[in-house]
Amino acid sequence: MNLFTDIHALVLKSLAEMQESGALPAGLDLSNVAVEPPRDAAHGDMATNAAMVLAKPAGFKPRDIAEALASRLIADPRVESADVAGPGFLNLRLDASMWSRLVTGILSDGADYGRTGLGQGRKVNVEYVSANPTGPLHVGHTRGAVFGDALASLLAYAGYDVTREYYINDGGAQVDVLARSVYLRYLEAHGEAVEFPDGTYPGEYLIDVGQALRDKVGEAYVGQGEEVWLDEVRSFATEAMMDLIRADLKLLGVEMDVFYSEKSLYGTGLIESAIESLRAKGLIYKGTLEPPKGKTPDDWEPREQTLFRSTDHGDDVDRPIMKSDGAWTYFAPDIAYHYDKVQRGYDQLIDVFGADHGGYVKRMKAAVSALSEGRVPLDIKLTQLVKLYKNGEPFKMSKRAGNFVTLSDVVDQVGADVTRFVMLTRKNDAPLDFDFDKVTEQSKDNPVFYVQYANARINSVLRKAAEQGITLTDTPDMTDEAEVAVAKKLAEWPRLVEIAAKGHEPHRIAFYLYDLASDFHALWNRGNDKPALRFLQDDDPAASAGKIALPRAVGVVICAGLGILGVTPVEEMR
RNA sequence: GCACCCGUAGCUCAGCUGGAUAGAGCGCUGCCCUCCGAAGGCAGAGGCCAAAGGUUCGAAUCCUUUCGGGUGCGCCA
Repeated sequence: MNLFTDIHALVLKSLAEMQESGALPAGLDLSNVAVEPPRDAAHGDMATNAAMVLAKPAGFKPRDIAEALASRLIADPRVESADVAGPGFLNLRLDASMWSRLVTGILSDGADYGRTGLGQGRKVNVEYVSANPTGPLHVGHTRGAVFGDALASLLAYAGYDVTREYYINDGGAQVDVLARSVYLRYLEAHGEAVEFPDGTYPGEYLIDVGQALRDKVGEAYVGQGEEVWLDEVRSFATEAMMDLIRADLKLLGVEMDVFYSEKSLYGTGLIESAIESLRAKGLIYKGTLEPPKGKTPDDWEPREQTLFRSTDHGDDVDRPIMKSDGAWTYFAPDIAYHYDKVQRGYDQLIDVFGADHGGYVKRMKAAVSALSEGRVPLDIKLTQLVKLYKNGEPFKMSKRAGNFVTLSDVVDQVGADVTRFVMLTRKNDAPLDFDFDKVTEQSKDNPVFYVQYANARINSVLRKAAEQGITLTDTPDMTDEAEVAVAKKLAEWPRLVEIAAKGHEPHRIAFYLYDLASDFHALWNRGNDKPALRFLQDDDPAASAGKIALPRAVGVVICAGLGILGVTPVEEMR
């Protein structure tokens, strides 16, 4: 059930007929013909730009096309009127019966209303979080986790075959630092007094890991040099950190399909073959980079390095893949990792990074473009900073992790549902203010509450209906304009899903739900003045059943939308 | 210096991949709410879409330049 695609198809069919009859030239590109909700509801239910888009290529006046098209469209029983307006818009008003048919359709589609064939089963890999395994997740990671997870769900809902993936950076120097920090906690567990020099992780979350290491190996590493324990402690500590991170993700309700280890790339030839693939394309060479202008590092001196000619694929400068001592830079395994994703047959890649990785976007896109010869698009979404507030004051907390606020701090305070919804009420590239007090406030100002409240009201109606023994019907009784307004909002849902999925913009779902809830509450409030609009009609089960169909359909869409956001719909406000 | 993101009501932000008179919440103003489905409701004021050019039937949206804010920038991942 999708009214917009139905009418869009009707418009295209009519245009094709016009081409056959000679009313329009053949061979026109119809791909830009759109059927959209008009900005102002007074203009009608839907509008099409067909006449304006086609006027120029057809060599006709927009109004002439529009009028010819209009006369064909009104022949269809679904279209009540078609009026030419403005520069050549064609405003359509649908037959009144369409709205109740829509509601019936939504109730029969259920959770599938709004699913689209947009993705056509194409394989998409969404990589998100990918935090270094050196400690618990913090608020920044939380936003990335929520965003990536909602995006993945959105794409799945839109018909893509989605893989959720986490890249474990367990191959670099930071896991050595982790190992040394855990070693200190291990010594501490043996009763030694330890200090944490700069460059180690002093967070208390490593105390348990140090004790666990002591329980496992006893005194074996005490007084020993790094060469004895570093490898063992590193993998022990990394495992422990990944357990921590998995637990954090679980708190949020995030479940990954794949955890991909950077370390697993080393010693398997994967990095080498990825680089070879680039070399075969003539994109690897030895050279010396110019110092960045305006901000030359103090210790700058020209060095010859192995470089990737990323400028051939849109980057600003070529990038080093090998250090002067012959070791890979961090970029090399990343290239190999994305090479592997391409090899695994994904049609599309998406990376969700924190905003501090902005400088990394172009080179990564260049690498994927080169590796896949332009076949596989890589979209990189950057999530901006989260600013925490409490009582309107900027807020920092350091409960267990040193000097940052952790994911579990946030979820403990406000819950996973609120965390998720609030973090999705902003575009990913806009900074987000997160106020612990406001997000849990039960008022209209709070979108989370407002949407949940709408669903709770719907469920309350359904509970009462059940108590009264009302037999539900899928044929709605809608007469008032407030009811039709809600139905029209519901009609937009499949279209909105497509727009959000195409743009990789899950925040649109959150805003839509707020709008829908708002229309629903407005209808509810009208029941105060006009008792005839109440969903439950006293002593008239049949009338009630007809009125309840619409709110049930609203409930279907709210639950579907919240499902995409990963938020549990509540059935009762407490 | 360069690159990327951002600049929309007093504040916080939407704006459907170029459409009609630019929207919402907060705040402000006014009215309603003693009993009914009010953890409120209705209405109003408030805008040179940072600025200037350009592209075209049409621009907050695309391009160029300028101003202002954020982030990043060779052997750190």
